[in-house]
Amino acid sequence: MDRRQQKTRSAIFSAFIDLLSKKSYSKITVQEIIDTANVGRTTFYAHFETKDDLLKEVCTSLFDHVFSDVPQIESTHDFSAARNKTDAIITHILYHLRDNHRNILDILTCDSGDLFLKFFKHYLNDLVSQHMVLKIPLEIPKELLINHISGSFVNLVQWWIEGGLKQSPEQITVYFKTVIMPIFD
Amino acid sequence: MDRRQQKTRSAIFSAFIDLLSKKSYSKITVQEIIDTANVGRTTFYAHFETKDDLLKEVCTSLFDHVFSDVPQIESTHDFSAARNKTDAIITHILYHLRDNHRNILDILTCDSGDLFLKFFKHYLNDLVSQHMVLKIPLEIPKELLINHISGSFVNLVQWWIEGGLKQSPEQITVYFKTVIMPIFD
DNA sequence: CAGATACAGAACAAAATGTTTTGTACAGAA
DNA sequence: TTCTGTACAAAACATTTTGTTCTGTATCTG
Repeated sequence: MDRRQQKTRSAIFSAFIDLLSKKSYSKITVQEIIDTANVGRTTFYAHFETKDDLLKEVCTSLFDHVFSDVPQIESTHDFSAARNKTDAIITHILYHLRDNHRNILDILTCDSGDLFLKFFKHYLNDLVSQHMVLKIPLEIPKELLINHISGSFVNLVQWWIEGGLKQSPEQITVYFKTVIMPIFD
Repeated sequence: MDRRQQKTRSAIFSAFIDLLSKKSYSKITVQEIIDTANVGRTTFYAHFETKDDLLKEVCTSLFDHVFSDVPQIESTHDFSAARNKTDAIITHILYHLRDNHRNILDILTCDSGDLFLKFFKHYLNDLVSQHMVLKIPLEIPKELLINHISGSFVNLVQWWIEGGLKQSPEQITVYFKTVIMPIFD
């Protein structure tokens, strides 16, 4: 990919996220984005079809990054502090959200956070069905159970963020297990 | 309230909901709304400040109606089929969503359904904290527990709707209790 | 009936959208 | 380094949307 394309794409992403922390998605105009990113109008439309398209690309980019190293946790993660694989994955994601990507929290905390939480849940649905061991069969559809688990996690993260990240990732993991694990007993 | 105001307000509401079933909220313009409702531009802005304001009013109107008779359930509902008060309330809301208000399902099923699920959750948070008996204290904050319960319910309803309402309200109530009740044991 | 008000219709300025054209600067390859 | 393609800026443009302001008409309320 051309370095010029990378630069403008990155500039537009930054400008967009920057604006999202100040006002809601629906109020942001393409004009503001290109002014903030300091690129021409033509350039924006060369990269993205619409504002919605930009949003989608930003979400994909950010969450791809958060979830990218999850598969590697099995081999590289230090399991001394986490009881099992599920704990390790959950805690890892929470740390990633809190520390590595201020961007993501800016987005999840903004007025239009719901848009991103929807994406977050989609990624989690894949994660849960692929990497979590759902040991005990219940009298409910598996699909519903997966949906409930990832939905509860999104819900919890939202609560965590809105409360100002007062708890540690480990504490949040405990909370999550407290509301989820009893289902399997 | 003036009959003329009622008529226009109702016409705008209907037009808005009608449009929502055809395209996403962000794509709907005030122009389309007033054309569909067959009212003047001036009239629209006399009733609502912005499109967002209209959305908010519609949500309030619809959910107020769904939740309005919940307090009366304790005295009037037939408890023969439902085990307890919580069951009765849950089942009642599900029936209300499914049968009494095609509008609400149109809205929750549309592209912008997330907008309304957010409102739905706010109403549920109030309901849970006011009408549900959270018997057993847990090692998690009460506020978080309430959030988890209403969040899980919204999640379940969303799954129910997206699946085409294949299950009965009673069955959904069982599912809900299956994922929620074990927390208290 | 009489005054108040909700409305339609039209006109308006301002802003935003998405496209087109022309010229410039920079990338990667020979 | 030189060449060629392409990403870009700038400007102009038609179109759409927004929100306001005016005037006259219809309708409610008392």
